[in-house]
Amino acid sequence: MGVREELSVKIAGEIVLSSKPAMTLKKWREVFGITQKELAEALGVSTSVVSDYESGRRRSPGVGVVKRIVEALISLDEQRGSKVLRAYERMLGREIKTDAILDIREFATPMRASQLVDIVAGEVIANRELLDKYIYGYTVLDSPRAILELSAEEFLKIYGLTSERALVFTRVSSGRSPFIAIRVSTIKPGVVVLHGLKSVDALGVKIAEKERIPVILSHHESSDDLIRELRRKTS
Amino acid sequence: MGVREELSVKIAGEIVLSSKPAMTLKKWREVFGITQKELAEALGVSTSVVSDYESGRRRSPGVGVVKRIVEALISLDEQRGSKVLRAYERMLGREIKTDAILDIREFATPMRASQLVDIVAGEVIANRELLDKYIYGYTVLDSPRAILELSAEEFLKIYGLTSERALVFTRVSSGRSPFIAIRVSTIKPGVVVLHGLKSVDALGVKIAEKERIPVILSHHESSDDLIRELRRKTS
DNA sequence: GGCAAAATAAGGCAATTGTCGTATTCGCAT
DNA sequence: ATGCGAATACGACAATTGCCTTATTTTGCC
Repeated sequence: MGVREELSVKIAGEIVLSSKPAMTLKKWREVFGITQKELAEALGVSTSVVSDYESGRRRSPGVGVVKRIVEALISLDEQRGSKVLRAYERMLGREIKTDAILDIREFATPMRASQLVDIVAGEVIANRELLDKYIYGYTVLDSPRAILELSAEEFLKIYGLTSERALVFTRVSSGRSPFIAIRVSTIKPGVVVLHGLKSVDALGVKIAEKERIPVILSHHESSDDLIRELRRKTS
Repeated sequence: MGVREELSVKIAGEIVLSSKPAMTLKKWREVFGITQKELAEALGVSTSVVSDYESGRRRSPGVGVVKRIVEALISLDEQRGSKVLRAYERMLGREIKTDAILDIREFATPMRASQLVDIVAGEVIANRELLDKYIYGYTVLDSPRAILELSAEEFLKIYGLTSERALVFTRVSSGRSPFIAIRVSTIKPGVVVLHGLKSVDALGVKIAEKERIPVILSHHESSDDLIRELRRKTS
């Protein structure tokens, strides 16, 4: 079974088993960066049909539609250079040789950035008004190690399937370098969580504001607690 | 994501993407060794409902039913000691340390043993009348190596998710030892394919008849050809 | 060869899907 | 503010599902 089929099966399976198939459907379209209109065209139906599915008006769509949708997503992705497929392939190189990535996962259903605040026992220190956006996964990094050890390709890996995710930095000292790293990188996370420091470097906050990335300071006892809670609460 | 969820997703995804969801549904119930009646009871519906789904009377069942079915299969399996789940877990120990297993896979939709005859360019040398049974996957072994190298646990691994599969032995000399191995093993394949010999040892045939296992002699040029054809024709 | 158990077939009907078209609302760059 | 593409909302309705019951057929099995 090739990567293409593997990813298809994963998407289809996730949709079926989801407690909210509609949301999961939507999540995947968004992961692929495709508009409802484009998808509708690919399927040969009107856009309201796609909306109906994604809003849950059809509680239990048939496997036929789901199949057509999954196939359309994958094939649209292919027409545009297989970006998502490649990202998935990248992710499969699972045996993370470095210890810098402490945890990485994709959510089955997207989650609002604001929900993260509770999960990480957090305090918002920048861009609170942007916390209503959806995120699709998270990556927990050992900050000093990440900066020392990660190669360019590995840096891509931390973004998993989508960059609309939380980047969680642990063992942070002043909180400046994470933002420098983000600043110079072409691909940005949806939200940043910092752990292990008391107050944040002013320049860091300035960068975050400029980049319009919400920043949350986690007050969990240890980074292990933080990771455990993330795992537990994101099922 | 635990193994349980991973397997659920795989099953659900496979059903949705299958060109014949009905058949795939049925395949999985059979892999779990559950009768329609038991499944129907677990679902709280009458048995004809299950039959309708498996016979394809409902062309595109909703994701709701599929979800309920997948969950029922998994939870029935649990009630009976998680046999299938364990088998799947075993399979995941993927990094086959031995070179004795040349290939192993599960079909998306079951296949009649008789269809294999063409695929392996084969000649039936025992139990032709039993070739109408369904098989669910295959395992290709390097016969001498398998006998020398495989440990007891690894021997289990060759059976993948289900023992209703083809066991393909390559580099066979007389064709006796494979059958001795099968004879003493508690778990038996649905069909045996031999490759690399001209005629079969009489005792081997005798055992096969006793065990009621059809035996096919493959006439492909090389074992690589054999494996390539298997991969290609079982999509 | 003849039983049970397992599976399939078929008709029936209310509930739901699959689709459209059109009317609104949202999100955001000007 | 304004304008525009993206997304939602919703009424309508034929087609299909989801489920039941009651036969009938197939499949092991002693």
